[in-house]
Amino acid sequence: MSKKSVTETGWRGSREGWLDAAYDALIDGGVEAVKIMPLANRLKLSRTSFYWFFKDREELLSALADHWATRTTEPLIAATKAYADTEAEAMLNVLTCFLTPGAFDDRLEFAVRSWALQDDAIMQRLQAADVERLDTLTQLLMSWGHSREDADVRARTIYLVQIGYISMQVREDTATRLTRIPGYVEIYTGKVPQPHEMARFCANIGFDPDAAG
Amino acid sequence: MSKKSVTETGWRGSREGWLDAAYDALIDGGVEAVKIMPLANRLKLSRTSFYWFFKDREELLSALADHWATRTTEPLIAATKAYADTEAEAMLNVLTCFLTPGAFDDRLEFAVRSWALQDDAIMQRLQAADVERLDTLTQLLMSWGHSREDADVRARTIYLVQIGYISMQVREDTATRLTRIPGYVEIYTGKVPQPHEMARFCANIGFDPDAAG
DNA sequence: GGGTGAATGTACATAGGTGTCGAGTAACGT
DNA sequence: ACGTTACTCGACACCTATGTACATTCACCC
Repeated sequence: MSKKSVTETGWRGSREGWLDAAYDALIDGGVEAVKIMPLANRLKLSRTSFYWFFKDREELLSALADHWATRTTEPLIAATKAYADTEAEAMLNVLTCFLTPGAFDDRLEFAVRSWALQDDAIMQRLQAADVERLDTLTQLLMSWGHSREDADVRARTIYLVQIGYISMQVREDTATRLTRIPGYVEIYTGKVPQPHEMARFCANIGFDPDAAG
Repeated sequence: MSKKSVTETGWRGSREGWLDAAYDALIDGGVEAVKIMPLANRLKLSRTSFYWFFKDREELLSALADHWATRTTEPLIAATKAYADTEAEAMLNVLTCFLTPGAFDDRLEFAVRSWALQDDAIMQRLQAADVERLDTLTQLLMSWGHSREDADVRARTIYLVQIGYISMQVREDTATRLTRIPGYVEIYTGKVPQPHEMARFCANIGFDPDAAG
């Protein structure tokens, strides 16, 4: 998504092309913006060409929903399984996933949450994803010695803060957001991240604290 | 909203009636569900009657947006100003607002957040509301002795958890949710709520812990 | 019980969306 | 260069929505 299709053919349209355009429409206008006619205009293609690549609009939406899973739940699960020496570092791994553009796709996540309001099938998938993500976080915390109850409340806090953040649709710059990270880590885990842990975190998200103000 | 209009006339339709129906449609289908034709069907009224009460669909949507402010931001601000003996109690006042059906209207809040995706004017109002709400919470925490920075991170955590909760669109029963409250209060404020404070909290939200399992 | 205005309904004009069919055209392999 | 396949497009049929103009009817007050 949002990159050119790998197999360059001489044809103007492609499944990928329509999917890309649909993705763009979805993240900045919601499902209702994913309409074949407007997409065709944007692509400078006849709208009926669409039907060569997709059976109907439903199939396009379903492809978008699949894409959503790979761009949100999957990276998060991966982040909880990443190597860490300390609990603070483990938590920073999770935050890295949320903060790195290209890892957890937050705009897509929000668009899908809104979509769920009008579509029961999406709602089902969404709630399953919420359970799965919360479980993984709870497991992570328990593996660092938290009791089941404590891990549960903390996992919820971490996850809900992130979902809340996404729902606020704020686009803060990395530097601003970074200043709050140590505070969050402490609230989430009860442990303060060490300077060298923060340094690695900054490196991971591709941020140079010396370069910025 | 969602209650009969006070001034009962002999007429079938009314501004209130259309507004109620629009509200229902909004909270369970998003803005896109707020369409005059479907509302008319639901009300068993000719769709053109609508135009006697409202200039056009825009005016209806604008009325819904106004309603949103009074059903969300206003109760929250009020809750932060309620009397409290301790910080834990002050926090419970805020949580009461979020938990009491009829105080902070969370389904409406979510619908409006989704709406903002397709409408810049709504986005503006929403972000202004976010700032106002976060400010109030920060002030509350500072009045209980937290530093500006600490109050800021904590206010965000409280608010974001709530927005996240709303965005998850979970409908947990009160008992389940209640078990997590002391944990949240501790994470938010660093202080554990006393039994008598929890007792008052339960009373305020109209929950009898002895009656439930 | 009849007039008046508030509320409702019918008919029309317009706009934008979906999906199908069949004819046309560009790209590619041989 | 030529046929085949992959793709594109225009025309058609249909649906759902909005909003206007005008006729009608109902509720209420005297």
